[in-house]
Amino acid sequence: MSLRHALLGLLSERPASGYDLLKTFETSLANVWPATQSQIYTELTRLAGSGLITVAAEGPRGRKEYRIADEGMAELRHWLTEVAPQRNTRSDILLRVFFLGVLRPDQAHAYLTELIAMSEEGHEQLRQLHDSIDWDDDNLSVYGRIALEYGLRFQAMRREWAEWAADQIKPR
Amino acid sequence: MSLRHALLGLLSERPASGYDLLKTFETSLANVWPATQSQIYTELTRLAGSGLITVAAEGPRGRKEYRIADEGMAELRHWLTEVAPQRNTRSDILLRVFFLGVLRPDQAHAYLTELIAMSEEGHEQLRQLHDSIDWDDDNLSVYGRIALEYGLRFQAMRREWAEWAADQIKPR
DNA sequence: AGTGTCATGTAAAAGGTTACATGATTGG
DNA sequence: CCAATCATGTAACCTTTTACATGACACT
Repeated sequence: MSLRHALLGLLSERPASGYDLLKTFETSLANVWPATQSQIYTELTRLAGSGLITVAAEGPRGRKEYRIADEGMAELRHWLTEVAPQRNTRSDILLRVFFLGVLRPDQAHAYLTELIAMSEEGHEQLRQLHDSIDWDDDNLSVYGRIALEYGLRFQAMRREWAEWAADQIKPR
Repeated sequence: MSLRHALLGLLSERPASGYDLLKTFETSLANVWPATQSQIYTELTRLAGSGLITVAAEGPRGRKEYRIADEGMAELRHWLTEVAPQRNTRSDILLRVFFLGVLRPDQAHAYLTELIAMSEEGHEQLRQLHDSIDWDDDNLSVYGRIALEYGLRFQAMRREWAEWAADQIKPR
């Protein structure tokens, strides 16, 4: 149930509409917590229903601007400090690695080569994202930069690992 | 729908019962694709129903040993070579980082310190797993070792990043 | 006048988690 | 004979994905 906390987190910075939040998810937050349009609107309605956020203003085209309520801030802080993060994540990229033995060695090698390329592209995309953002000193900037640094290091680590792995199976 | 491919992949090595597969998920595969008992049994029944696997033998206590069928092998190869892996994964650990600004600096710092410890523990667990496995030359060993190396590098990368990140916010 | 973007909502299906339920066999 | 382990199954619920559906406003 982290989507609700992702929304609370974004609303803790500034009020926003579902549409605004959707755009944020498509750019920055997509890398750590992808969410679809339908999911976001549904969850916002539910959050408003349970009083964690409120409709602060209504604009043209039915736009509803949500604002975080005190209860929402409390819930966000509770999640950040008390709820243990999940240890195990899913990675279908890694899952495939376990079963590369059913392929011919050249196919297995090709898969790892693809991962090298994927990691390079990912790294480059993050670099461009970093350059395109107008960083300032607010919270999302400070911690967004730290999260982005994680992404850069992650992609670099994966590229190096994939290069090493491709090398492991090439000689056979 | 990667669970079905995880099961096909394990059965491509050797026939196994739901219980056997559950044990494998609890140890080695848990790190890349956690699955529950109920999920595994349900999916096995479905896979047998669609003919991708067959019940090869029945043992004591209602044990059913499943064997992969040719159609299952074909599906597994198709997934490995043709289906594009998913780029974006979810990480509630990283998601929290974006919102650490709502906490006091010492609380944010404590969160990152916790991540350092978590990464060290994860690294140590994988090291022990590596030592406890009786590695041989079969496919799962070769590629399992490569996957495990990924895990070790990942935990090391995360530890270093968390140390760097904790350092970033300490001076404020 | 028409296109693109802004803007929201809902329904169905698939995937995943938690909990309940049951019973056979083995080893001490 | 008792406990641990082996062994399977199902139901309810929550989360996520995909698809459908609608319309207002701004700009050219």
